[in-house]
Amino acid sequence: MATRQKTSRKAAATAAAIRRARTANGRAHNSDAGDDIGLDALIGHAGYAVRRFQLWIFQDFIKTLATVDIRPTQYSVMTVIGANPGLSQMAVAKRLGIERARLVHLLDSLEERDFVSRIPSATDRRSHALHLTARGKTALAQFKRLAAEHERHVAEKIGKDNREQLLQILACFT
Amino acid sequence: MATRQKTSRKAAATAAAIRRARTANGRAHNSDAGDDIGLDALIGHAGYAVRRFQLWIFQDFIKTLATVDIRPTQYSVMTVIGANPGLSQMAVAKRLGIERARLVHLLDSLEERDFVSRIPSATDRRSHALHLTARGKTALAQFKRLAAEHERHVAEKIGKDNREQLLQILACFT
DNA sequence: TATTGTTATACTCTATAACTATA
DNA sequence: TATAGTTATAGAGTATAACAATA
Repeated sequence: MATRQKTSRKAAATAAAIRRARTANGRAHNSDAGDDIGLDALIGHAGYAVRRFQLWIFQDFIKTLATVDIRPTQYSVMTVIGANPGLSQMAVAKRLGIERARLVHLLDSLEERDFVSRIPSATDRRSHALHLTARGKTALAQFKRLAAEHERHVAEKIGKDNREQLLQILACFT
Repeated sequence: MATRQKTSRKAAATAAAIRRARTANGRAHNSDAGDDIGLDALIGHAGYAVRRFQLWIFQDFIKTLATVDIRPTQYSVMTVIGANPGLSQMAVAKRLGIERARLVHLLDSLEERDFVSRIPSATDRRSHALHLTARGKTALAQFKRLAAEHERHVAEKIGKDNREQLLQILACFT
């Protein structure tokens, strides 16, 4: 019964997310106040820095792709399907570390927008082969251009060389 | 009305979180399957690597501090209060980038456990001066030892030098 | 029996609005 | 009027459990 309301709710939520991302930028440094408040042990914790960085990076991604209304997880799903057509939902979920239950809803919304289609598997009637639609392929190409722009923002923020070092250091987590 | 159930619910949730953290370790690499599934453009995105890294790092933190039942955000709140006694809730929220509405609940649970106390401000009757209790100070010392152990896990995972480079690169986000 | 996709539920985190009591 | 703390609500994300269809 809640299913019918999804579209309008999601649209409203997305608009809110975009508003947030637009306004809540440029304060990565806590320029508001409290620069004199010490962080003590937190300074030495990689997890704290990584969390703050991730908040910034996701906000910039959402803002940069706001015109096409695509969030980081949706982008990752479409990218993997685009690069590996015919994957099952289980395979995508495992590869990206997403719960298969959650992927169901992600794919619902991408299918509603005609970016992805679930095609019955020829070999296993339980599973779906995931493909991008023609519209999805065109759209993904545009998303990739915008995502590359976002990536340039990251390079501007932390420095080009630092960004590359970071990618190298964290390569084992991809 | 939901307030009364919180304690038992939270306890159950925490137990579940600990179980998760205990079992869901060691698969940071997607060793399950799908190593032959290409990530395409995702490989070049800092945000994807950072997200995966953060998932790993938070799970290890939760696991390492499971015996004392402290999560990353609770730790950060106690650390900042410990280093800056008398801060208001607004000041802590701003410094850590937490919503003030959320900090209310975080402090509720830390106060219930007698780690933190809200003392009426002498100068502004709207605000609270936050302090660690005696018990909180002792507890925090132990949390810091465990957090340092967690930090050693990070160093083992990505390498000691890489961890230090990472901290340097992301220093502007703390 | 085990697995795929699905539905439902619960908890965490983030964001927002509105209320109160102060300032 | 504006601010500090609080309460309530909604959405995203994560984790589980349970079910039907299929293997």
